[in-house]
Amino acid sequence: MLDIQALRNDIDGVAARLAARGFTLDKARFQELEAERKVIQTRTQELQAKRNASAKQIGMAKAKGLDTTDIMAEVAQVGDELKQLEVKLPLVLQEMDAFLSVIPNMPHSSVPVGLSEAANAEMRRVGDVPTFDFDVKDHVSLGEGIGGLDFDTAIKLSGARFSLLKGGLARLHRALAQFMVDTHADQHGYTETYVPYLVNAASMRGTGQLPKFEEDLFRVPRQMGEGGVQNFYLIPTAEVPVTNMVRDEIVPLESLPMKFVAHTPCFRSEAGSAGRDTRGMIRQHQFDKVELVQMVHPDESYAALEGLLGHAEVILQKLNLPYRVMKLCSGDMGFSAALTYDIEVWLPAQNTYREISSCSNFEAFQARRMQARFRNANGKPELLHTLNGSALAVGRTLVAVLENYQQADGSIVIPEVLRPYMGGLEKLTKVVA
RNA sequence: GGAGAGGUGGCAGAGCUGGUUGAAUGUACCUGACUCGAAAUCAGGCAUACGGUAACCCCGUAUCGGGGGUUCGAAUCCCCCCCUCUCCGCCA
Repeated sequence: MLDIQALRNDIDGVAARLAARGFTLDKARFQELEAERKVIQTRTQELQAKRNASAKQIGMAKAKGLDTTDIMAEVAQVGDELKQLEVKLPLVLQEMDAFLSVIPNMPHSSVPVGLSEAANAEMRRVGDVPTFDFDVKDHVSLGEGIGGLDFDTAIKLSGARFSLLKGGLARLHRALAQFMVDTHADQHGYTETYVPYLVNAASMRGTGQLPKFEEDLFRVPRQMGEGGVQNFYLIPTAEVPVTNMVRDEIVPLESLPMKFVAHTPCFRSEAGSAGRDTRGMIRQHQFDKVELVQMVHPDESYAALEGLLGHAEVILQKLNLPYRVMKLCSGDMGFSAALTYDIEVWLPAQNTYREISSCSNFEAFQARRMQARFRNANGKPELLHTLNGSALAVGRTLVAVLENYQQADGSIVIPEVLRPYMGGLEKLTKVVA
């Protein structure tokens, strides 16, 4: 959520910055709502003040045993108009909230302007792209070749965009996640967390998934008493539960920065991506991800973003996977982000880099929705800044390991850092089952 | 699933026969006095959001789990819901 003050004070400036990401701010609508709100709100509060004062007088008069019919008659006149306004006011405020809720964050000044990924800026490439003296296979062929990747059964169990891992591949998947969590917890100072995978609507609103992106989520209705239904949502990323830990909190200054790492499954409906990445486990309804989340002092958030990005990169470096870092352009960034770096890993079979991590600074955009604050040096509550990044998407990392570590015979060499998690195993080969 | 208790300010804890209570009191915290310093003691301060405003001053509104109702007026009365705790049953 943007600061409504920014829209009141400099709507043209805000509109210009939003235009950079292809969002057209309806200025007239805002001004109309704002004018309406102002009239109704000030009048309502004026009448409420009058009513409160009269009620107090009545109270005092009755205590003294005086007659109150005059004052009562006076208040009665306030009643009708106030009753109407008290119905209208929340409606106008809701409309304003709905209007603000679907406005994306403003890009940071360093974000390249552009409307498609073509305008993203490559920051650096790290690691050498491997060369093969045989025809490379993609992860699907490799996984099915060694007998641990079974899409047919996954389809039977659930449908398209699910996968089933077995044996060494399943263990490699688990090894990757554990290696990532351990690295961040032991070496990068993150607190490991275990969080709910089903969250309420307020949490989804806090991090920006609702109200605009409900179609991307899996909703789980839950029958409550007397016919009511309360919705749970399956988390699309650990960002949601972890970031919302500070929702409606005022944390002490000393507790910043807060750094958390969580390994969770992520669930996405992938509405609107029909036909894209249909082969393999690149784009799934369910995938695992190790997520880094930070809550920091506003002065520190951009330094923190560089740090967080570095923590994600360390994983790729330790796995010896070649990658590049992209700074997303204004039009390619997510709804809530002010600045985003994507990390793309080299996939030999696709002969290209594919996204494996996304690291963003949301500034106060999420914090404002969540009312997540800290007590600043003056003792006043102030919105904190939130950041997060994948470090990394486990499924895609598995894909990258398979493809980059493949051998001519179809076996997979296990990266050295993972061997302790694999019982010392050095290579995945075909299992006769 | 059955039975009971309860949800009030950072914490503890009054109020709940409706009225000048945004809320006693204690404690924590901040400031000042006393002290060489500390403790103790004394005095004062100490919620958040929103609006009027450019404004951390000032004024107003809202907030005592959430929503609705009764009333001139509700933390206090009524209805619905949610949550927590205790005991029993069941259970990964």
